[in-house]
Amino acid sequence: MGGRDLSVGGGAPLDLSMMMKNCGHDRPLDSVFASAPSNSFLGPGAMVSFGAVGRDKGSGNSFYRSFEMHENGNKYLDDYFSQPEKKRRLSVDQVQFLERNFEVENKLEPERKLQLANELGLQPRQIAVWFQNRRARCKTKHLETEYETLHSSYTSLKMDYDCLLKENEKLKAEVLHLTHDAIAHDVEHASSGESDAKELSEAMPTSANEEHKVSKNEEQSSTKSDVTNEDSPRLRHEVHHSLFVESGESSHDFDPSKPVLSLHEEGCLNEELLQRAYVFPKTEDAYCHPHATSCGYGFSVEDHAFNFWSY
DNA sequence: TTGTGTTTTATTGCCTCC
DNA sequence: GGAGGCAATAAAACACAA
Repeated sequence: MGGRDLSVGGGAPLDLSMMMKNCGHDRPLDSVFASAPSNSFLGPGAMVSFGAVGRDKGSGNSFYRSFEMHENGNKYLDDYFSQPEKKRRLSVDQVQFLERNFEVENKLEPERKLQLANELGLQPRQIAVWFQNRRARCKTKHLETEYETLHSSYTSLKMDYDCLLKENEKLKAEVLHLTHDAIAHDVEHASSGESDAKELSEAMPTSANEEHKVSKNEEQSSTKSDVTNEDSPRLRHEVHHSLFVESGESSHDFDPSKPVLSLHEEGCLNEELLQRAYVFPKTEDAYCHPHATSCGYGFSVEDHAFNFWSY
């Protein structure tokens, strides 16, 4: 034991069970202890420590003083004090009393400590230790509750997250399916004749400075040109782009740097036409979305519905 | 009865505050 | 430097299943 430990000892350890048998008591000195203090808290289980008085020198304990006054010289007392330290639990009453005090204030002023020690017939050090351990238990309990709260919160968020994940996958699949349908539909139309391509070509601007002109055209007949409806290659490209490029996801079967392959490879539309298609300006008529951006076509980057997460 | 896990009491060492 | 708090730990007491 260290510097604080001023336990009484030095003698040869005694066999308590032997003492019990000799004394006729379950606990050799309990009967003596129980009658010693003047308070009602010292039950048979009251713990008496013979060490750990280093911090409470001179703080005195009525029980001990009383005990020493009346029983000093007793053989059993000498034997009991010379045995190695033995832990004994506090009685239920003592613990309840301490609990009530702990609820009032979980810290212990020296005066209060002495008062409690006197009332319970314990050493002030024992009171201090009890409060210290009680604070530790309290802290552990608090941490456990905090953990449970955080854990349930996490579980709830995780469930929401999983639901959104599924929803996201579902929507992605749906968009992909619709995009493929649209491409197929476009191929069909493109192969039906050059007249359509011509018409398309006329409807499309060749550069950004033609925006105004096109916008005008669109104002006049926004429904006439099929490049302004949802079947347009450009729209499909942008949808695809917004799906696979803006999300940071690699496009496995679609290269955004190239035009729509099926149209291009089949030669149904000339390259110029396709190139023009990519500089085709957005118009509100065509895409009608308050969040339309230069690259989003209604699918704002901030729009979580289309801002696909990469996991 | 015994082995094992949990709770309670107590100690030790370090740290902070006055 | 002493007092007191705290974390880590030891060890006794206790609970309980096999």
